Amino acid sequence: MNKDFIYKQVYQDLKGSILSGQYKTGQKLPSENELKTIYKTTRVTIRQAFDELIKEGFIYKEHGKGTFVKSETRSLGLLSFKGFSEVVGEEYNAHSKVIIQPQVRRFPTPFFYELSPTEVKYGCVYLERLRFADETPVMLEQTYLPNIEVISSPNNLSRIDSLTEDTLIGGSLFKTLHTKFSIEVIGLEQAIKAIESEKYTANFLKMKTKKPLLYIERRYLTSRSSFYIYSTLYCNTDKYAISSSF
Amino acid sequence: MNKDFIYKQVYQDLKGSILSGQYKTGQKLPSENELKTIYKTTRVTIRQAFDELIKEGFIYKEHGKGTFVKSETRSLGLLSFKGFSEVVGEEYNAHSKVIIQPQVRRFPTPFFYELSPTEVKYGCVYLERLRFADETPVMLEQTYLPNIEVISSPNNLSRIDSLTEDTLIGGSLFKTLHTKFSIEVIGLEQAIKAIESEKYTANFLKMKTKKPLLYIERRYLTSRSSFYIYSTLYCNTDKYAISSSF
DNA sequence: CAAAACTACTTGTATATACAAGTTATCTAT
DNA sequence: ATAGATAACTTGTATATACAAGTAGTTTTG
Repeated sequence: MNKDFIYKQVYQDLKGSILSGQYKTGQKLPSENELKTIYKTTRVTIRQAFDELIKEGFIYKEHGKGTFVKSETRSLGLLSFKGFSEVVGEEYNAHSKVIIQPQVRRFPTPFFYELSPTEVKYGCVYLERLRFADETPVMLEQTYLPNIEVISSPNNLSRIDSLTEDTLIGGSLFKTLHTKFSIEVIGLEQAIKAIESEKYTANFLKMKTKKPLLYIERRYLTSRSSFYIYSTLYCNTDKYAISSSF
Repeated sequence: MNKDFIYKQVYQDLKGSILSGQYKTGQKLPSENELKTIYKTTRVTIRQAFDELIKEGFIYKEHGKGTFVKSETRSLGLLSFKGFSEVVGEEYNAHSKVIIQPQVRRFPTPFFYELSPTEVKYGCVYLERLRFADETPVMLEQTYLPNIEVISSPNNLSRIDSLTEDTLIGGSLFKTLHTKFSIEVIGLEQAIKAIESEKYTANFLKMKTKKPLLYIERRYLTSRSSFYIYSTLYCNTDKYAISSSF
């Protein structure tokens, strides 16, 4: 699939070998010079493949020593951009409840992220979901999807607000975006703070007001450049901490 | 300071110009060809500088269009496993103060991570550091290094507790571990919570007690398998949020 | 007038090469 | 035997160059 470029080929080969266990944790990979000979290319190209793998946390380098496989714990907990059910559902009995069904709104001002004029102009589809782990409410997520034009089917323009008409596929927003609009979430930026719970959040998360709450502002990056999804998250971390690893 | 390499120089110049507002959000940077002429270097070197700035979220590229300044987020990328000074020091005037010099202790019980019998037996070297960004105390870090045997120089066994004898190289624990024991930190696992500040933590972080505090439990992975470094972090996120991206 | 072609500019991928700097093991002189 | 030099390996930085591919504006063509 990604065979167009040499560095992508090298990248995929190495990634495959790591994931299939051919190269094990801590093991040294072939040196840049060896790989350059194998692939009949140059060190620059091999380094390009290495850079990708480093960025994704598969390998690391040590100057003068070599390049090594990182530990296989690449699961990223809730700090990753994977959907909630995808990450948490593997371990706990996780489910969500839609508090506010998708509805068209204007973006609040001020917004926690700088918006483009287009985003402001078209407004957003807003929805609010409460997340549970083992029957305990752990997270309140408020999501803003810019109401831009998307191609839902060939020669058929529509807007994100067609989301409001049906429920989320399998309870998953990401899956719905993929199926309906073939939009993929490819990354995220986030800022994390500790704040005090207020009436609204405390009520949903079954906690007292003025108690510590993990607050996260997110911007999801998608395959459709310049289409971002925004979320604010309120997490009750009393029982369930948020985890990640690199 | 980082003048040894051309790409570092370009990197610092551009970063400075962005932070000082000379290049504003969304603005187009000079093209790679223009910069290559200005700095009397090659595109490859300019691209290396750009890559760093992309990784740190200062700029982004659009194929065929150019390179642009991202919106400023003003937050600390502390969720990565890079050392504090390494991540924060590039952007802010960051420094640390050692509150408790490295000293040999037993591991507290219960400990936030399950320890191996060996780790418990040998105890740990404990140290406590307060981290500043622009003169504001933002983070209190308590670190536990298992006091295992390490090879400091050929045929010379010693323990981590030889750390207690001298100060940290360049104020950096990671650099000291690298130089003295050739131990590299290659990753981390962490759990994040929101808690209330107590007297001790509130005092150092110049905040009131019972106020929200970001609390992080960490286990750093090193190139020496089965040697982990443990840390607990208390972050005042009032002024500086913690950020990350994938 | 509108579509197509062209042009100039941008970043993306690639080759070929060189030397610097860190690591490791071996060899050598004391 | 031990310390120091050396050699062979690794990744890091750098030069010089070429063509591909995406973007945007201008010119040509129908």
